[in-house]
Amino acid sequence: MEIDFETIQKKWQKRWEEAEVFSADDNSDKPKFYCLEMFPYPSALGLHMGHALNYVIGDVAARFKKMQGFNVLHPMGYDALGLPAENAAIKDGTPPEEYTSKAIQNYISQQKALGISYDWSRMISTADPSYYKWDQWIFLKMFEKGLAYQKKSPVNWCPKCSTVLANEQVVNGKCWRHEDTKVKIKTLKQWFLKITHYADELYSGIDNLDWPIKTKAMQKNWIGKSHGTEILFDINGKKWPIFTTRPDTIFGVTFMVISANHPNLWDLVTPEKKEEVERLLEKITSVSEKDISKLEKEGAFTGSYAKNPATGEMVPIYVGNFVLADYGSGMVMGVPAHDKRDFEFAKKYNIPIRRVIDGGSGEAFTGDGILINSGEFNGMHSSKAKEKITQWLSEKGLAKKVTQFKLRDWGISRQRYWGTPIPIIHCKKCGAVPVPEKDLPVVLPKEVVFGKGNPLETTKEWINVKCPKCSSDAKRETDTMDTFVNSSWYFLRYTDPKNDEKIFDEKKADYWCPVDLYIGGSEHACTHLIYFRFYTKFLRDLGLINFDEPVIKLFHQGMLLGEGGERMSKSKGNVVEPSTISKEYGIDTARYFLLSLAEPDKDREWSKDGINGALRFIKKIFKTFHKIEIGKDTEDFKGFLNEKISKITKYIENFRYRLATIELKELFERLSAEKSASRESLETCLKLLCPFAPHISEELFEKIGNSGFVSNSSWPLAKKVEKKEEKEDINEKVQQAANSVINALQKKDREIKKAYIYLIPKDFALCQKEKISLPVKFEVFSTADKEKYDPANKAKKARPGLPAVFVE
RNA sequence: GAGGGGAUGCCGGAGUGGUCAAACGGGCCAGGCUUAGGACCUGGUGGCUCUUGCCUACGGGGGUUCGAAUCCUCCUCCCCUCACCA
Repeated sequence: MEIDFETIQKKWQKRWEEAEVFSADDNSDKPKFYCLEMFPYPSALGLHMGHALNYVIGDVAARFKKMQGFNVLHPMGYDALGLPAENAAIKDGTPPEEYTSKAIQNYISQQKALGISYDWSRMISTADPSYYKWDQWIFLKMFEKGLAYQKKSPVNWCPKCSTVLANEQVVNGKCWRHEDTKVKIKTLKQWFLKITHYADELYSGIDNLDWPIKTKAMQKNWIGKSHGTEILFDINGKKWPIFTTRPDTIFGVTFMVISANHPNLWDLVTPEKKEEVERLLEKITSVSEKDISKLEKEGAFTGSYAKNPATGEMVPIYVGNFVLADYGSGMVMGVPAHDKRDFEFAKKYNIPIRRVIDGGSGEAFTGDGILINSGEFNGMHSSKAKEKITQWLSEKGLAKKVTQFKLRDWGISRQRYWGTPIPIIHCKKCGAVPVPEKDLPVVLPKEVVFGKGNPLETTKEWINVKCPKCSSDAKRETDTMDTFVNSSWYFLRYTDPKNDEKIFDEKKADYWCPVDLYIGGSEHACTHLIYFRFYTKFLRDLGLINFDEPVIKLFHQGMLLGEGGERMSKSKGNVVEPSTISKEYGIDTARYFLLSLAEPDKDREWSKDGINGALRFIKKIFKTFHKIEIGKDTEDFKGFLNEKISKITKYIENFRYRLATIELKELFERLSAEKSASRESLETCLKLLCPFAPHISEELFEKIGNSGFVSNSSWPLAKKVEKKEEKEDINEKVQQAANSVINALQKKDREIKKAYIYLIPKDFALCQKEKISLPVKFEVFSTADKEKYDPANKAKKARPGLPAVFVE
């Protein structure tokens, strides 16, 4: 049997669009459901089957929820600013705007062909000035609150991108986009967003998120909260703060190490040691070419000494390559007896090692223990000593308890054209002056020259402006924003995408948000997904929204690998194009197949044999609907269908789509063996199929005489099993469980006089003793019965629907 | 080094105390249909007996239990993320 998939698909896609079946209603009494897939960067390459998978996973949830009676918001948009468009401009002269809008058009038509239930009327593009205007607006608000600021700082610079990279965009010292390009360190004046202002809240909020455990762990790790003590060391009459989590080891400090990148390093280097330190710094930068993790510790004496506030001892200060400049205070106290790194360093430079914690043996003992050689604190346990020593020093004004984070402020400056212009004007008199709100958006100039650094710098008519404050000659900021800025709040714009008065209407945002289900790759765990949360908290503090987290449930889709198990890529020639597959097999076949391969969060492999199997199934459905008589159901089939309804519903709710596809297969397999079935049952089958294979569901729904959309119909409810049946069910279970225990024991030749059966109170109430027959005498108890006979304490093993049994 | 996740038949992967030799795919085998088939249909797919039955199996050891793939414990191995965070 041949099915004209193309015709069927186009027909229903057109009808859905004309009838606005998937438009989200801003005013509805229904409960809302906001389903969002991470919006794509529209590359000219278009999308392959792997991208399709992502959208199909979301679509199943959105369609399912809609049929369940939810008012569903399921939008799509494009993260359109960014490097590839600019690189295309440099390479073949296509203006970024043209490149982007072409790519977007291509994406839209490809996504429509997948039959995804988007509300296209809400489409957004971040390259649209009406969108990035609000990026600028948020920036101004942050500037106003002191959360956007400039500082000179060493930044990661990719020579290929010729721009700054965020820490998260540096992978093993290489650029995330150019695996072969080493990131260089440059010192530039950059714009930062003070995400650290929210570090504590970002950290503690993680626990309450319904997100994958792994992702939560990664974020916690990234934010890296740790508690410790900041101790002041006297160096040349000045107080230098040192962060430590082990104040209990203060008596074991025999040296200090300052980071080679510390901004105030040279304050400590004495003239005699200058040369030596310089030599070391040179060596460090050349050595850093190698694998950083295997670097040996290196250092040099600065010539200065620090006074240990606990002992009054003078200890030498070294400069070292293993101390991070931007964590803690950029300088550490060296306790070689109780820290592995300090131990290594001390051994190498013959620094004394003094044990102050009793325990362990051999090299550095890093555990907790009893203090020794620690003056009045001897005999105290580490855990207590941490408190006491901190207290003792703080009474002298030399220490305080502090919390440290690994999280750094977010550097958003990019020396690139195709990004959101930072709305700042630099004036010689007034400094950095914000562009007045009424002048937003600051629109990117169109006539620019690519290829020589940042094109904005050479566009004189754009750069040169008057200062908004004093009207003297001034220049625009030429840095643009990291594209992650654009994606940090887009979920809110979907709730009110066309508003040109405000960033969004508070009421609408309040109704739709937060996002109920967010689907996207786990690679964003420490980038987008942290910025997303940061922006949400900031906008909340502005009073625009009244929730704390953008996303309730987060889901990471698995990857689709090419046939043979390798990543799909053009160079490997294993890319599967949805349009090709759609013509040959039908897009519903592909949707069903993708989801039947593995659970949504697992990786899967494309296979020719596999899609053929799926096609067989789809054809079978068609055949069945062609030959089956619309009439009556058999009792058996009714029961079977009922069971499938409840299973499929449960599986979709729990994101076990693969198991749902298996149940569907069994259902239609069974249906194909029936001579006749009721119209209602046939409709039910199609409703269950609809989220997975919407086009053919619509087609067959129409064929059996419906004029509406199955997509608009309501999800079937499994009929509850009758009370009476539930009773019988319990009786049966009790009998079965008791029998299996008795049998097992009798086989072992154990003599059984009597069986005691324990049921949870609910089951006990349902159970009818008189209907149970066992080969031995027996008694039934409720687990709640305090008087019950239970010498082996078996009753606690009873579970709902499952009795516990004791025999003697 | 720190954190997270895993280990089931030829393969992918269900299953979380009895109904498990283990769903469902894929592969493979046999038969049917066919001029032929990579198309379709049916059955089989740990071992021995081949009907009932028995043995061996869910990474390895130990334990709890009348009973464990499923619970506890130790071990081994694999994957992912961060990585000298003081």
